[in-house]
This record gives sequence, structure tokens and C-alpha cells, in this order.
Amino acid sequence: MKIDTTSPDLSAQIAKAIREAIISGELSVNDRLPSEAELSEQFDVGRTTVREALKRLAAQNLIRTQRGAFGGAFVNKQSFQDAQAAHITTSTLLLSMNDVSFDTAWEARFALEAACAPLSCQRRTADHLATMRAEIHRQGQPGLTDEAFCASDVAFHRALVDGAQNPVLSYQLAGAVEAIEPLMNMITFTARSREAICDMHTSIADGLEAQDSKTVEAGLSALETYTLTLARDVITSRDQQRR
Amino acid sequence: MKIDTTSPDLSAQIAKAIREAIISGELSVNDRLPSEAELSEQFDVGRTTVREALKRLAAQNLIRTQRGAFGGAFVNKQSFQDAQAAHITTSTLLLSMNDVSFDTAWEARFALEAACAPLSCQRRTADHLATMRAEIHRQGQPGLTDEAFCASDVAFHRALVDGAQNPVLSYQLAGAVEAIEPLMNMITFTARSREAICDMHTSIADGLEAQDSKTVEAGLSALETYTLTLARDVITSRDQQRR
DNA sequence: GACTTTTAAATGTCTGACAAATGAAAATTG
DNA sequence: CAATTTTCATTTGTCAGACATTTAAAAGTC
Repeated sequence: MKIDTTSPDLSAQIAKAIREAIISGELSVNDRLPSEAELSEQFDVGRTTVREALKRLAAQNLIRTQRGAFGGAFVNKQSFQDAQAAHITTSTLLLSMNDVSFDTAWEARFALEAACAPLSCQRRTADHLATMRAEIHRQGQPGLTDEAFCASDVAFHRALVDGAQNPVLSYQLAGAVEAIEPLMNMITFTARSREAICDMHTSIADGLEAQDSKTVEAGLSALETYTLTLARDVITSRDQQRR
Repeated sequence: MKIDTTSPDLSAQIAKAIREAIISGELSVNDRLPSEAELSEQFDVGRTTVREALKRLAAQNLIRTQRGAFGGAFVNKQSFQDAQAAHITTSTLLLSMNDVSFDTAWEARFALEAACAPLSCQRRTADHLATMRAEIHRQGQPGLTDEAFCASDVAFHRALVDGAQNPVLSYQLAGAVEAIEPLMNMITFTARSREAICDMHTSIADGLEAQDSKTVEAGLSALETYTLTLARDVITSRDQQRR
């Protein structure tokens, strides 16, 4: 592991070297890295620089640190849970910073969700169904705020995705499903549209319960079209107001 | 923005505070953060601690720094390209560190790819088709190493996904498609299986060219089943050798 | 007005110091 | 001897101060 000590980004270089050692398997889960003092000797830099490199790795969840004798920096096991949270954050920022149209994000989300539908039909448990029914019930409550409705909507679709019982799918989908929530919140639904959405959710849940993927896909497709129409109306009327 | 100066993770707290300011929109793209000296005053911590916080954010691509007068830390625009690279790294580590079975990863990958197929049929350009044909041709070359074959395979499928012309889809899919490559490399294909794979790739490309999503989906499905069978054979024989 | 020099501001790095946590080893005690 | 307490070395967390380097604006020069 060599670095160019003349370049002014030593901590980035050191982080990269260690990161690559982890990715290549040279360092395994729970392996202990050399202490900061040892690393600073090895790389011939100050301890400050080493620490900045370690913080970079910690920010990526690649290592954790522990104080005290026999403490140090240890290679982290990537958990689906943590990775998912980070993935959602990044996806959300990507959408908000890149002027991604609602159409594009919505299309991606439903295309991916539809891919889960057949698997979820096969494997969904009573738990998944119960979650979905509970969320549908919540969505029917009159006093619900728009934010709470959207959150419940996300929970409903997450249950559908999780029903496929494939952690890789759940992880990848989380980004698409959750990141769109802020965009959804911009489109405030009327009480009437909520009722229609609940009906479609019920139809989807019925299909999953009956393990009938045709019904589920039809319900998802209807939901996609319906929401897209609503969204376009909202955007059109907003543009008109702006004139 | 307040932090608990008695807790021993000041830099993480500061990073979190700034991160949330970015996510909430309080700080916008290209906004300049206060200088390190100013931040260290605001948070009442040393400059070292502030710098560690900033390095954390830099590791997540949330900020960039620039030296000199009128330099400083600026909020980064998240680019799909950078986010995709990070996403692939994380996905790869997730698979390798969590004993995800080949079956699970493979199922997720094909379910997601199949979701892109109809869209790609509609929108793929001549460029995408040309890339796919070129990769098929490369895959037929006899001297190709296993690694190169797998890389070409990834490029082929990436072209299919990109054909949907939806950056959100491409971003999400990249994780699933690329992260499985190391697992694929473990399964060394014989020359004969390569031929069969090329045939299926050709069938998929033909379907895309004819904008016939049925053919594409059939090709993908055949490829999924075929590779899965191969993989199971390899794993079974490997287990037998171990006895 | 065009060019050069100066200067102030900012990040990048290093050193040395001390605080705090932590587990092992040694000392103490019953 | 066994259980408990104390000591101690190690390691991370934080700070202050220093200097190098970069950078663009400001001042000076022709």
C-alpha cells in the first residue's frame, strides 16, 4: 500500500487504499486494522491524516472504532439494514438534485415493484398481508395528514416488496420506493382520490392473498396510471397558476 | 444546530447536523459552508473535529472542498454516475459479506432486469443495439478469459437496462447487475455453455430490435433458468469434491 | 490598460499534549 | 486458593498551535 505523499489529498488516498483492501478481501469482517499510530508510521503521515482517512471509511460504514486497550478500528459487516438507509438517503438526494421528473421516478418505481409482484404472490406470509391490510385501514381514516398518508403508502408497498422474501430485492427497491415520497408529498391528494387509492390497494392485497399475480399486476398498473394522471393534473394546474 | 459536547463522537454529530441541513434543503447545491474556523466556533469544538466531520461528508460525496481564499466546502450535486459507482461497491460488499446465495442474487437481478425489458423495447436506440451486438460478438471469441467474458456479459445487460432510458432505473439496476459479477466469476463457464449463452443473448437482442417484448422476456427467462442450472451443477460438484 | 506583485483567507498536514475508555495483568483481600 | 480490587499500558477522541500550500482578489507597476 503506497501513497503519493506530495499530493494534497493524503487522507483520501489512505482511505482508498484501505477500502480496496477490504473490497479485495485482504481485510475480512471483524479484522482489526493497525492502530492509528502504526498506520501513521506505515504511510509516513501524521496521525491527524490517518484519522481523517478512518473517518471517511466510518462514514461509509466500512469500519467501526472502539476506544481503549485492544480497541481500534475493525472492519464492519455490511448490514442490509444500514445499507438500505444509506441507499434511501442517496436516492432521495439524487431525485431532488437532478430535476428528475415525477414521470421518470414513478415509472422506475412501478416497473421495479411489478417485478416483485409474482414472487411476492408465491411467498408472502400472513404477516405481510396483515401489514398491508392494516395500512389500507389507516389510509381510510379521515383525519390522516398527507404526510402520514404517504408514509402509510410507503409502508404498504414495502410490505408487498418484502413479501418476495428476497433481501437483495428489498434492498434495491427501497431506494426507488422511499425516495419518491418527497415528490409524492408535493402532490396533495384530495379525500376523494384517497378512496380510489384504497380501493386499488385492497384489490392488490386481495390478489396477493389469493396468490393471483394477474390481479396484483393489474392493480399496480391501475395505481400507476391513476397516480400519474393525478400528478399531471396537479402539475398542469400549478403551471397555470404561475402565469 | 446543537450538539452534545460531552459525547465522544463530536465529528459524527457535526456531520449529521450538516447532512440533515443538506437533505432538508437548508443548504442547496453549490452553497458554501462556513469555513472550518467558523464552524469550530459555531459548534464550540476544535478545528480537528470539524475537519473529521467534513471528511465524513466528503466520503459520502455530499461536499467538495477547495483550497485558497474564497475556497471552502461546497455542497455537491449528487451525480447519477458517482452514486452508481458507490452503489455498486456497497451492493458487492453486501453480497460477499452476508452469505447471499447465488439463487437469491440471481433471482433479484433477473426480476429487475425483466422489469426493464418492455421499456427498453420501446425506447432502445441504435446505439444500445450496436453495443449489445458488439458484446455478443466479443463473447464468441475463443481466447476470451472468464473475467473478460463476465465483464462483457455485464456490459450487454447494462446496455439492455440503459435502453429503457430511465436514469433512475439504470441507477437502481446497476447495483443488482454488477454486484453479482464476483459470484459469476466463481462459476467458470465451459466453452460450450458460452455458446448457449451467446445464442440467448442474440435472441434477446433480436427481440429488442424487433421491439417484441415477449421474445426479450422469453430470452431473459431462458437465460435465468439456464445459468441457474449451471450454477447449481457447479456448486453440487464442488460440494462433492469437498467430501 | 495590461501585467506583476503582494496579501489575506482558506484548506492540508504535522506535532505534541491531555482526556477518557477499556481490558489485561498485578495486587490485595477474605 | 478464589474473588475482588487496583493499577497500568494501549488506543481512540479532542484540542491548540504551528507551518505549508493554494487561490483569487487587491494593490502596485509599467
